Amino acid sequence: MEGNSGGGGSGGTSGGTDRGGERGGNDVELVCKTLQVEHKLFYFDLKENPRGRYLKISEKTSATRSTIIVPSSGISWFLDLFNYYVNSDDHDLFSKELQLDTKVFYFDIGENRRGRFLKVSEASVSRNRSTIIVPAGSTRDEGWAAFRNILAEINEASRLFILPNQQSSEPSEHLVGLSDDVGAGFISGHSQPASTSELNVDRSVELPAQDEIGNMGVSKVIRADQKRFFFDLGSNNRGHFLRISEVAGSDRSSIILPLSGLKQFHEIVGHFVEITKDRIEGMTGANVRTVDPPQR
DNA sequence: GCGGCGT
Repeated sequence: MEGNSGGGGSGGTSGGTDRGGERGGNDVELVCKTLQVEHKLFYFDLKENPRGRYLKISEKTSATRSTIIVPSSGISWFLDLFNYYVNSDDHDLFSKELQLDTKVFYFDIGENRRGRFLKVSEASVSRNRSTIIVPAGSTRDEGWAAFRNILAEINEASRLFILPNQQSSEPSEHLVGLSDDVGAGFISGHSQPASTSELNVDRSVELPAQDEIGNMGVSKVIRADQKRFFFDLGSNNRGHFLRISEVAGSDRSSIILPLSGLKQFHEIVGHFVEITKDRIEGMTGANVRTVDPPQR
């Protein structure tokens, strides 16, 4: 039906002994999966080394092999993007860009007589762009859906692997550079209706544990001129964040700030407060009040 | 039994 997935074992499914100076030869394989879509074979290898964790996705055809490397912080973004392409109506699909660390991943839809496909290419400085192409499949985008399912499994597994590593008897060579900076975001490739711009930061459907607003913390609201700004703490499967919503009339837009960025955000705001001091004196926070968080 | 990408 929709492609086989297997090979979760430890036996070197994809080549096994990489002798020679292969990059990542010493990296630990945490998860290893394969997916067949039409006549292509995709390898998913979640690997870890002292610098952190990454997902290697290879596309193998009879004569071709190409690989992209996704930093671990990007796996859930990939999952979200594949959900987007699976769930959206056929011709509402936009190109997307995903910036992660120093890399940019481009997602583009294409179509030819073989059918529709999603081209995912990785661009990084001083390396050739590499691309994989995922067939949509004939019915219900089952190729993309199968790909999405693998990503979901790996995303889940990646989370579970953190604890086993730490309980292990090995004296922690663990996750030194694993900075799961959530500071990545989608950028619409093509222009998109402004009203749906919030879609870029919202997750797609059916991800687990969408406990949007925890009962953690207190919401606050600021009135400034005709606008109101809401500050809400929330969390999702990627961690905790501060949502700042601007409401003016019936328009609302939000930014989602991962808590990892909050301190710098605060410093920068403080900077601007400092340099505009003389202009905002006397406008103290008289109209700032605390409100209860939305109940759910 | 595919074949897209890009130079």
